[in-house]
Amino acid sequence: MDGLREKKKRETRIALSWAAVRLTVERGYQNVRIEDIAAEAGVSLRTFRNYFASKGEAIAARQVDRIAAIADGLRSRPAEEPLWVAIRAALEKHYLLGQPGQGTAQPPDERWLAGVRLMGTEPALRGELAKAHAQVQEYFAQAVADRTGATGLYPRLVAAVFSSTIATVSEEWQSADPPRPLDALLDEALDLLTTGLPEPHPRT
Amino acid sequence: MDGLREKKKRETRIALSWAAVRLTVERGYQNVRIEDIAAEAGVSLRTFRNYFASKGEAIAARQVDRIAAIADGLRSRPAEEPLWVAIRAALEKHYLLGQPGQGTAQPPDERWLAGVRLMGTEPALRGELAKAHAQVQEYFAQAVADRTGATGLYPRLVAAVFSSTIATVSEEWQSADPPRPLDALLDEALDLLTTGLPEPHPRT
DNA sequence: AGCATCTTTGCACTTTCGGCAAGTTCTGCT
DNA sequence: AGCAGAACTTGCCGAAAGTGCAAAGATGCT
Repeated sequence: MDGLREKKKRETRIALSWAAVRLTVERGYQNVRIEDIAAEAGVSLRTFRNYFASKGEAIAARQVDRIAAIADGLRSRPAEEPLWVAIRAALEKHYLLGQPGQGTAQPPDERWLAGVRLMGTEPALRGELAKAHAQVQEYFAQAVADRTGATGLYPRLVAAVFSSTIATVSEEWQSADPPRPLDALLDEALDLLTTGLPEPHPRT
Repeated sequence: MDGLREKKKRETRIALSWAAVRLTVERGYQNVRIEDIAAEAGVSLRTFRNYFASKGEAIAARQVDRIAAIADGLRSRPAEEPLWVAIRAALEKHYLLGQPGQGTAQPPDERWLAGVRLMGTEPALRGELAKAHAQVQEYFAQAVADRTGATGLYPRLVAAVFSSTIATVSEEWQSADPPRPLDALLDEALDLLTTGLPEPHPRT
């Protein structure tokens, strides 16, 4: 038990964040004032500001929490498991929510899809997402450090590469023409990473 | 020749950006108003706004331009050269300015160092830098796409991984204790990347 | 020189941002 | 229970940021 206070805080944070996503999807990024978001979540404007520094941060928070969940997932994998196997497993559980391709019984989370789509739609949000990712990197890096016992460059690099991979895969997923399933893109990206990003088509 | 108009614009942009870095180093991020930056560069506040959306963007611009230069450098490498060799070469030329370890005769660029240090010092700027990096990624990805002929995920992934690597190396360079030379960190990072980020210390 | 085009600038206005203090809700302890 | 203190919310206020518009100033072209 985390206490009522903690619980309420978490709920408020999440409510604000979803409200931000919902309103932005409906009206577009520029046409939402943070005042509207606060109202939608039933708190004062000033309280919104106690939780988030900006509209963008509130929207990106959903994605940030997801990455944090992946980091936590990573910690809960068996210690003998090789790092990248564990990362893939954590991703499968917390990132590929209800995506086709595996036997997951999880229902697709429409709200999450809306959020991801938003990031690709509003150019202003791409930057915000990157900013937000930077904030969780440290958290993820710590999970990697604890698991591998490595210090210095390695955990940070893995965290940085990992989060930029997530971002890229999400983007590509939306813009790929013809469309490709998210899990296939993710697999491709991870395969590329773990084989050293080999150059394709070694020129003639 | 780009014409006087273009030239002046470039100069103004750079002047504003350096002014932002200088003042922020001197006074701290919170104690610099964009009005001050504009004054320092000799233009009106309104003109600052025509160039940058925020203080952070102005500061990060120096780093962005550097990454763009690396992308251009990549284009100018011989086409037969393998991608990662070309990337290393471009980095050596445009990133490791005057760093010890090679026979470069280039003088270290103090202003650049100040800028990089700033990014690590002011937490608020880490996010801004990430945002800025997101903006050049497309440009870098295009260079990779042109060189390799690849489309889809690969160029974007390389660009994303590359830019997050730069950021991580810069960070580690500042926080490493004991200090390590920038070029050594960069080499280590690139070696890790091109060998698939193998897990160190395969557990017991 | 003279006209078209782009850039800079000032001005008015809305929104964001952050500190402060009062009011309200939780927590821990007796 | 009941109470003291910590934590959270909120309104208010001033400073700063951000935006649209039109006049004034530069530049490019013929």
